[in-house]
Amino acid sequence: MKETVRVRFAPSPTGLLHIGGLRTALYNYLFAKGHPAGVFVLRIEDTDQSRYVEGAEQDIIDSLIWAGMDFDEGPGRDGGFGPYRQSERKDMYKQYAERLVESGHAYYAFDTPEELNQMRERLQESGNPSPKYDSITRMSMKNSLTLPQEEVDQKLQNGEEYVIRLKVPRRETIRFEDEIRGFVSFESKGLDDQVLLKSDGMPTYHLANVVDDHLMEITHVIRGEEWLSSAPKHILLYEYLGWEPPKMAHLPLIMSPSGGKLSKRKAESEGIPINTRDYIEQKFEPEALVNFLAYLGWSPGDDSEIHSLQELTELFSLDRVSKGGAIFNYKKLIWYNEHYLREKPAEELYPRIRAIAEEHGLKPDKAYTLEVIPLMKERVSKIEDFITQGRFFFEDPEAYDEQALKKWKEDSAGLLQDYVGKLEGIDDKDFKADTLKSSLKEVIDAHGVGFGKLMMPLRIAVTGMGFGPDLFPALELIGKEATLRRIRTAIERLG
RNA sequence: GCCGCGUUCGUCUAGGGGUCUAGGACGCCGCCCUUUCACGGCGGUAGCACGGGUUCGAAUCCCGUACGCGGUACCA
Repeated sequence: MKETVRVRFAPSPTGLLHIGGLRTALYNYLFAKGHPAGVFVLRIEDTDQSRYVEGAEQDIIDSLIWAGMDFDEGPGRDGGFGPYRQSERKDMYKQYAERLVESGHAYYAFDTPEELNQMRERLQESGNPSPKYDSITRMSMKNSLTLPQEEVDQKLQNGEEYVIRLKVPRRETIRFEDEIRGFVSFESKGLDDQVLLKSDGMPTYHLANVVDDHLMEITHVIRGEEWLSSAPKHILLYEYLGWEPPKMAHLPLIMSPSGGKLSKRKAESEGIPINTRDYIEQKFEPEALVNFLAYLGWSPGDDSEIHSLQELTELFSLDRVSKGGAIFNYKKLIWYNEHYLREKPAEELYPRIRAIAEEHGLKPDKAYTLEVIPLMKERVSKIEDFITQGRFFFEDPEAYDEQALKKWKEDSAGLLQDYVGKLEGIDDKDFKADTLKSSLKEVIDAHGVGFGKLMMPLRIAVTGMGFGPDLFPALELIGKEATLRRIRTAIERLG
């Protein structure tokens, strides 16, 4: 019988949740939910007090929930493995570090930052481009391997600052199987004696991570590729602690269109929102972001493109995750957004559109808006477009689009004037799309001009723009009174 | 520099020795629909990084090169 799958998303609360972090969370979520009784844990890795950002944890939680990825265990949701903030687990780590010292796999080090710097500079000067605190250099540093036992005890007793470092073996090949990449191996001589316990008593990521993953009975560690290089240290830690390591999967990174990790700076200069918060504020459809992100570095292997979160959980598997980095394709995201927007019924869209309208100082009527939605739906990319592009449904245009004005010709006012004459003769109850269209035809026939001659000026007068939804149904909705008022205003203003 | 990981259309990917004259999607272009724009439909554009092997046969396996990315902290 296979054990229950338990995975964790372990972000550091150093800022708003990055879009790459959201994808890591998504893959973890999909993997967990794709297994019977799989558990998705949220663990907050706040061991670096200097980088802690107030509110970051809440942002992470809000972002996950917005995306539909509710966690099973995490802060405020104890599943018997809490607490889920590493700062609250501080006392647990020290004993494991000490256990490693006792078993000879770690040691106390008393070097000051200055001494560490000196060592690095000295080594660099002698031609070593990446000086490490390792099996060779540690013998010339101040630690429990070089100092007499009495001095070490004395220092510890005096409460002098110290760190605990992992004693990485001199020559050893560390090999493990990555679920995505297959077997990966590292030589221990390339590793440094990683600090496990910092001088403030907090564990570093490496120790905390291994201890927590073990204690929380995590079965699969699914994280970004930036961790691949430190994975051998983790493997060593599991071995020295006598624990069985979880399965590991290192995800390809999300790259910027200009290359490289999608950093805040790059993303912004390339017009890509970087934080999940940005997508929430820009009112993206969460289903679109999720679908897009799922396919950024993974595919189900068939030609399908559209899947709900639920379907994705059934389809997802680690062996179908690609190995190379994936460049963020903003246009495809927009395509997904359009798709999901079109799929949603007007009733569902209405409350959100209403809220946006109110932000724009409009007070839309429900029944009326419900009729506007189908007219606009096929042409919007984001839900805000219903208002930014369809504002004319709710109020007279204040200005006319400059580009559109090029279509306003000498004879436009005269043609519109004739059209006004036709409209005045139509009863309110007969103010329908097809009647409006045939009236327009009568006018252009009388003048012997083409359809567009009157169509474009009419559109500009009523909507203020040169493009938009099917005009006659729009006029019908806007109504006789407002339509006439707008045309007259335009004739007056544009001559 | 060193270590590690990667490399199929512009982008995301399918492909795991013959069925590949390499498939799908986004984008772009064209046509149709629509007497606007868009949606939709149809079609087109464009790719196995390079060089060696292995094999009857390689996008698929091996080696090398190039390029890219990641790591190289008492940050995660």
